[in-house]
Amino acid sequence: MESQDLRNAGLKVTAPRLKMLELLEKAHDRHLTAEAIYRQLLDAGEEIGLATVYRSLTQFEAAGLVTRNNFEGGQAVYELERGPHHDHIVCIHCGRVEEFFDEVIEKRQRSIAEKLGFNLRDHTLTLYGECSKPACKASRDRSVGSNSGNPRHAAKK
Amino acid sequence: MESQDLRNAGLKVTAPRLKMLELLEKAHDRHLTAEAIYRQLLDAGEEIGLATVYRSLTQFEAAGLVTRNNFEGGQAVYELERGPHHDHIVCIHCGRVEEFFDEVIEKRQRSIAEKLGFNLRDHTLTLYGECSKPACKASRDRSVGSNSGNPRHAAKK
DNA sequence: TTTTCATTTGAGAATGGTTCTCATCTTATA
DNA sequence: TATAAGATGAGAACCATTCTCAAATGAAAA
Repeated sequence: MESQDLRNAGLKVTAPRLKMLELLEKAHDRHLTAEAIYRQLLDAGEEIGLATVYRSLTQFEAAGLVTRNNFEGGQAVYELERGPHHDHIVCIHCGRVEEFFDEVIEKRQRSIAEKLGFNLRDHTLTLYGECSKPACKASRDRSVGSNSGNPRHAAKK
Repeated sequence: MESQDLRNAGLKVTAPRLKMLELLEKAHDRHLTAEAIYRQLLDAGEEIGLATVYRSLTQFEAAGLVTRNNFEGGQAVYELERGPHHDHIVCIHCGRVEEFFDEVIEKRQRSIAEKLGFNLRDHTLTLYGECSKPACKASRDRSVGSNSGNPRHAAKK
């Protein structure tokens, strides 16, 4: 139950927080912006403020309940922390996000950090590309050779 | 010569642009924020506006003269594009940035993208940790077990 | 050279995401 | 239930970045 998660994190159990966790749990899209969470709760008839959404997300993150990701540009997205660590690949056309985990990469990162004298604490790895949806695939071919713009900055969704 | 870079990029050769490229070339720290570039040029007696710095950096990036990186939090940092692609490791205490390149990771990324049906276009990989400077190393030990906060969000320099 | 015109510039206003402030409510504990 | 610490919503504030616009400048033509 979510109320226990909140108590464990030293947070009071309140309606807004429960609603947020519930939404993050059920949402079809696992990666949501603060704005999206706010809108969806409003639309569902909940009374909640945007400030509360941001505040709570920050607290959830500190408590390890939620992970924040800053994909290029615009807003941060939040996802419920379940299962083990993973990285992301984002479609530069439709914004679709897929997750992956690769032990070889993880291991490599550790040895690189060590070699450079760093005590590794965290990392972010995000791949950007065109996904297999017809529309996205199409623009892949269309733009061959156009070389305009940095793909990392496209699709600010 | 930098003026040729500008011409190649279809940009007019102007004093502010030349000064910026010059600074990016000579700067001791390869990774500079727009603000830092602005300040340093002002301090050097140059007449330049912050808007111009941002505008030019955007153009330089589009032209491939410069690379932008959004390390966690705050401002983007820019670095002159020389040599081949590389990723970064950032000290969460002092903000020091080191570069690295790992072909195994690169290869792995390509096959992950392929497996997921993506046409890989770009990626960002940033490691965060404590570097070997005495002060940074020290806080490494001090904070053992404190588990407070996400390392990715520390050191907003 | 001078003329011409598209570009670029600096200053400040505007923007957009996120955080802060504060007076008012709630929750958890006594 | 009384109480105090903590949480909330609304809107202001913040900060990095972008936009606007009139004035200045660079490059190509004359």
